[in-house]
Amino acid sequence: MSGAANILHADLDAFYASVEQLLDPSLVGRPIAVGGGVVLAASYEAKEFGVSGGMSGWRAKQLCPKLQFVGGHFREYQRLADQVMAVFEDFTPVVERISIDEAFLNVAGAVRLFGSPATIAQAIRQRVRDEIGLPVSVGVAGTKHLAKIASQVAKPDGLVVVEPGDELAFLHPLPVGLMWGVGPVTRARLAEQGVRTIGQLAELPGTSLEHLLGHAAGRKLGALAVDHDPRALVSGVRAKSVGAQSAFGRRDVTPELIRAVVGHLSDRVASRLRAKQRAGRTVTVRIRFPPRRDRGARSSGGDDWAMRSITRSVTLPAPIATTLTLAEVAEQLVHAGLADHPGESQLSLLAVSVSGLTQARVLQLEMTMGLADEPLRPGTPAGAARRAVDHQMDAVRTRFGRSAVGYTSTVFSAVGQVPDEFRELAEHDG
DNA sequence: TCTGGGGTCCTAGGACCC
DNA sequence: TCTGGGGTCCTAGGACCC
Repeated sequence: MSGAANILHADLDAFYASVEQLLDPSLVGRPIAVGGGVVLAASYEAKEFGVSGGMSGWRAKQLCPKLQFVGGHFREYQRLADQVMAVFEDFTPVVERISIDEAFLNVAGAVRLFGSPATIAQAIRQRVRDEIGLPVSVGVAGTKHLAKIASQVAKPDGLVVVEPGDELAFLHPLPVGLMWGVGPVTRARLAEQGVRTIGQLAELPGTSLEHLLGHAAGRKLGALAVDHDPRALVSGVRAKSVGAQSAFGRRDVTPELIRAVVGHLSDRVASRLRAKQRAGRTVTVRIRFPPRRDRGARSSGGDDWAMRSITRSVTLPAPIATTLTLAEVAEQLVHAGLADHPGESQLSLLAVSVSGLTQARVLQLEMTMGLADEPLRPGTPAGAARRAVDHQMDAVRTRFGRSAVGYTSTVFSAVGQVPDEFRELAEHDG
C-alpha cells in the first residue's frame, strides 16, 4: 500500500545515556542509567541486564549491580538534539520533530540532490556520528507508521529499509506491541484473543477489532496492520496545552500545601504561556491520591483500586495567562475535587494545565471579569497590577534566572525531587 | 518502597440549539 | 404533541507516547 519509500524515521539511540557517554568517555562500554529514583534512560550495556526507562532505581540496581547512575546534563541534551535536527534539515525542509530525540523526514524532494532515501539515511547517520558523536537509527518506508517500526527494528545504531512490495512481509511477523498506539492494556486485550503478531491482528475482522478496542482505535489499528497510513508529515506543530505537575509521595491534605503547590505549578505554567505569547481558556487540575495502605477497614465505596486519580476542569469566558489568576482558579478546582472525595486525607500528586490556547495578545486579556468566586472588583486595577507583577518577574528571570524571584515561599522547593533542569527540558517545545 | 514530568487523542454523557 | 435528527461545546476519565 505504501508508495515510494520516501519517509524516514530517525531516532537517537538511548539518547540521554549516549550523551553522558559522549561527555565522559570513561562511561563508554559501561552500564549506566540517567536518573536516580527512577531510570530516565539506560545505556545499551545496562539494557542487556533488563534495565529500562521508567524503572525504579532500586529495581534497576537489583537487575544490574554494577549499574552506575549519572546526573543528567539536561541542557546538553537539548543542545545536541537541536544540532542533530539541524543535520536533518540540511537534507530536507520537511522535518516533523515528535520529541526531543526523534523526527520524521520526507525526502521525496531530496533524491535528486542526495540520492535514494536509503543513501540519504546512511549519510545522515554518518554525519550525526562524525559531527556530533551520537548513534542514530533510521527506518525508511513509504508511511510514517512503517518507518517508525523500521527504526525500532534497526536499533541499536542501524538502518532498515522497507522496499515497496515488502511491507506486509516485513510487518506481519512482528509483535503487536511495536505498533503505534498499542500499550500494555491493548496488548493484553489482544493477547486474550490469541493475537500476538501484527499479522494476526490483520486477520481479525474489523468488527471484532472495533468491538475490542473501540471505534477509532480499532479502525486505526486495523488499517495500520495492513499498512494503510494516510498521515502526512506536519512540520511546525503548535502545542495544544501547557501543563506542569509535581509528585510528592504521600502528604496530608492541608490548605497550605495546596496553596503552595498550586502556586508553584501555576507560576511555571503561566510564565511559559507568556513566553510563548499564548493564553488559554480551559484550566484543568489533576489530583492523585496515594495507594491505600489498609483496604479492609473503611472502604466507603468499594473503590479501593479504581479512581485513584481525578481531574477537574473549567472553561473560562476568556483566555488567561496570569499567574495569580491561574493559581486562584486551579486552587478552587482542587478544593472542588477534594470535596467530592471526603474520604481522602492524603495526596501524592497535583497537576495544573491550560488548554484551549489562543494566540491572542496576552496583555489584552483578563480584565476585571469575575473568574473566581471572588470576582475582582470592577474598577479596581487588580488585573493590570497582576500583569505588571508578572511582567516584572519575567524580566528579572530573563536576566538572572528562574530562581531569582518567585511568588510562593520556598516551602515547596524542598519537596521537589526532580532537578529543575529536567523540568525545563521537558518544557522545551515549539 | 511502587516511578517523573510533559504531552496527545479518544470516549461518553449531558446541555443546548436548530 | 410526539418523534427524530444533527451539531457544538463542555466535563471527566482513560490509554498511550517520549
